[in-house]
Amino acid sequence: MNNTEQDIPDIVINRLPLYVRTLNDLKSMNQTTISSEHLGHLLQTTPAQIRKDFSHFGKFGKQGKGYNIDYLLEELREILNLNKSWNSCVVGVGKLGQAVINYQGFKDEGYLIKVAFDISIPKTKTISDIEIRSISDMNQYIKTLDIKIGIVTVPAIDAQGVIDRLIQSGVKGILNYAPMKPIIPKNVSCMNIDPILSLQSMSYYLDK
Amino acid sequence: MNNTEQDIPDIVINRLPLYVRTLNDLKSMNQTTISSEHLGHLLQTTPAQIRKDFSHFGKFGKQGKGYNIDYLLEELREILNLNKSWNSCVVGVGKLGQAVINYQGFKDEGYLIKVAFDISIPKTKTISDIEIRSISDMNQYIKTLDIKIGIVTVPAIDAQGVIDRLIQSGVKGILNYAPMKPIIPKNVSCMNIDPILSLQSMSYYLDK
DNA sequence: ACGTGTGAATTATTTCACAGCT
DNA sequence: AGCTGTGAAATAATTCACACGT
Repeated sequence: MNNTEQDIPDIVINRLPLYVRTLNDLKSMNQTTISSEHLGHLLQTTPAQIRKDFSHFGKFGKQGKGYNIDYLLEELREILNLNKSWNSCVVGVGKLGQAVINYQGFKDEGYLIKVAFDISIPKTKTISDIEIRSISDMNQYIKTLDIKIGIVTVPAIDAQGVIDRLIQSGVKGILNYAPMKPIIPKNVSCMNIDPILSLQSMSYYLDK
Repeated sequence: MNNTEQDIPDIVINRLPLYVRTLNDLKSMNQTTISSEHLGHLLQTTPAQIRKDFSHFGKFGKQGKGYNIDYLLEELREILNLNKSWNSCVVGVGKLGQAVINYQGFKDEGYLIKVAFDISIPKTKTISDIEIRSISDMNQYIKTLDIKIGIVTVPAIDAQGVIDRLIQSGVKGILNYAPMKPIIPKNVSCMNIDPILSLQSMSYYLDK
């Protein structure tokens, strides 16, 4: 309807990265153009939903032609702020934190892990070239390194305290792997990764 | 409204595990009773939503009193099939797969990892007492061990093939860590764990 | 007096269907 | 002829508000 910043529903925002991923796949297969019909087929959704989602931001398609993949990708990446990179930190360097630090996927997508924190500094002070610092130095490092995202991989019991501290230090987004639902101020964004909740929802359907 | 099995919205099912978790917390703090008002406050949702959610399954509360925590917990656990344990397997024993196998939280909640599969059997044939087998023996092990859930931790490019194979072997639920959206038959349940999509949605809000 | 359970009202989201551009 | 963008219609989810049981 119009491309000025309004309040776009979260549910729409959450679908955009899926479009980006699929368009990237198509691009890497040298496809240059796609219709909402075909994209909907690939994503198991309806063409109408895709067109309606895009319509919140502008007019990206050409009637009779569909969407130019390069152009649409660029627009969506711009909307989602994917063209800049985001400095991040990991808090909690247990097994999960180490797996997160070792995972290259974050860097590939522009989420740069600049430092990790733990209560106790382990013997090896570095994992995959990321230095491990004491949580007590968190505030200082977050400010100096201009860190905007905190990835939380501490036990549930410690998570709220860590998150409060991250936010107080200036972090604007939390990716929370702890199995709990944190309390977060409105100006900070939080996403929870909680495989146990997913499995428990899944169990409902397993016995039918 | 009534407690016979109807089609309950997914969105309602997905909230139930959160109620279970919070009720467990309250129970461990020796609280015996709670109102929808208080529970809503803890979960940052409305009392009306909680009552409406429960009303899909029956009448669990007492007017003027609220809910008995033990009773409500038992009812919710029964609805979600959390009182049985579920045999599971992990496919893909890279760093992520190893972290999943090492994580004790699945076992604690009744999701028992019975075996892991990989294309290449590593030198150490066991992780946290879980044996690693060849993917080519998957069908046999899944049937013999009565495995109902497959946890997929292979690269995205291999995931659809692995998932097809799991389903063909009789698995009824997929917990997919690969960054892709698999195609799944209607009688199988699938949940995706995709931190990159979460971060990309989050990026939209970071720059406002 | 308190707090559930639930129809009714409201708000959000999806789908329809078609005018209009290429 | 094909396919977008979008109001209107349909469907889904949330919230209101209150009768009723303890």
